[in-house]
Amino acid sequence: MTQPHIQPRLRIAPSPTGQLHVGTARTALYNFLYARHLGGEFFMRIEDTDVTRSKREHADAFCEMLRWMGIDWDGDIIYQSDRFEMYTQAINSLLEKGLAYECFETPEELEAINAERKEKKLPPGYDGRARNLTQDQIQAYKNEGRPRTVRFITPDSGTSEFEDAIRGKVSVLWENVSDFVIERGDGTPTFFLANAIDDIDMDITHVVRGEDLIDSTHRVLALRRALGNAEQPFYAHTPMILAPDRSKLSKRHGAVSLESYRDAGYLPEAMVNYLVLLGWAPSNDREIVTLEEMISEFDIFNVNKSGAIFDVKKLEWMNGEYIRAMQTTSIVTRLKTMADARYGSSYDFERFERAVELAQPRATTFVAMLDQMDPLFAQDFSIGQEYVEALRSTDQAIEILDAVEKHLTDCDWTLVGIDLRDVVSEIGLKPRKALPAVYIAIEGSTSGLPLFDFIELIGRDEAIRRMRNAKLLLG
RNA sequence: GUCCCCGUCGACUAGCGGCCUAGGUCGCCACCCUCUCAAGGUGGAAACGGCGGUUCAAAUCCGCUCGGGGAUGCCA
Repeated sequence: MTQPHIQPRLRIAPSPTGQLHVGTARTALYNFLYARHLGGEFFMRIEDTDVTRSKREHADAFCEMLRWMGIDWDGDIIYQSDRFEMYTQAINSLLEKGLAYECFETPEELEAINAERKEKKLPPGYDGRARNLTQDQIQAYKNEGRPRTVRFITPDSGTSEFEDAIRGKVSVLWENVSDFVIERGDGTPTFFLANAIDDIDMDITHVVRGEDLIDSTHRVLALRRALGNAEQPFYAHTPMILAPDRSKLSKRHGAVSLESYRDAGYLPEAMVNYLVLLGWAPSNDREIVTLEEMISEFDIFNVNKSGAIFDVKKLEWMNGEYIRAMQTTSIVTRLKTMADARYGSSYDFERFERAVELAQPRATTFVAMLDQMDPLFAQDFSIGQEYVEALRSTDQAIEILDAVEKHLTDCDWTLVGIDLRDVVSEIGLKPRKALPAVYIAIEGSTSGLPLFDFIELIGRDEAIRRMRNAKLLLG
């Protein structure tokens, strides 16, 4: 348990093998919030012991994404790949003390052992057969050129138990936990070992991590004791973030990385707000909360036990809430970079500002906002096939387009002047019946920016040109 | 197979034995507003997995059961 005289020290310990998974992002957020809530410190440790899969660029991207979320950390970033020497020393000392032993099985042999145990309905895993290898046998294996792994000896009987802030007492019978690898055949340490050592070395007092790690906690705890550290940190295992089918959220379910949401135009504030709600709720039925409010209210003991499905629809709604709450000028600033990338640098900036104003009240994401502006700025305006069909099957389409074109030719070029409601009513149609066709002609689809404003923005010549083009499509 | 964890509306959750004929939010439906689609407004449908206990009283506690998820890796 925590020592009262030590400041709380928490950490996020990602494995940099890909983009930042939303689950990891939420774990990082919970760690950060709880650390700040307790007035403690929050550290960043990159768990890159698997040298074949870990990439520095992923670690860098991870840090960048946390900053994007508004999360900062204390001290320097720790890379486990810089600390192999320390781990190797620890492994050797465990070996010397007889708390670990050398193994030489091939992957095929291990699989066979596992299959056999499964067959016999025994707990899965390694059977510990190399525990009592003689020096001669060990030498013989080495002479054969077999790679060596080191396994930690787990107890054969008894119970492992720890207190979890979210789940209460968690226990397992040791007979179900087999001896596990702490050093791989290539000499690198595994997660269990590096994780245990670093948490000790960094004086981590509170460990907040995903529920998928709950079983490994017993092994890490045993390792800590073997390493001479009897006291347990405070543990909290957070529920998983699930796909719509309640399975573990993975790439096959679509966008799972924070990068993809950032690139899709989601605001970090909305993302953070949405993520914090997956497993925790602020008081008084509030949903929209600032980071500061989260920090002051967040309590790990109030985190839910059960997994939460990631619901993009709600995220979209929340993002829209944040967009609508923003100053239009700051949206312009943030959106300009994306617009530059999309439209080059020659588009009309005043028109762009005006378009942002029109798009803001109806937007869910920045990308959706730009999509609505496409027919305004994109070089290659055209009407999609499905809308061409829709246009063709509109009653009196020709009549509508003719009347609108005629009106646009000589009306005042103001919002009031452009107003098409009287125009369509003169040919006996209600706006909701007639205007979709005009939307298609002008904006290329039936959903988009308000029509009259849009027409005013593109100007008389372009508006008339689009009306004529649309009529050509009708043949 | 073995072990661990979980179980309130379709989704996220509130609920810590009486404030519950179960509240909020997203989504859905209807209506209003309206220049299509949105946004906004109003209203609505919608849940305590099941069975047994404990108790004057159970969504809340206990047991069983069913269902779901996770771990079983020289990934973390």
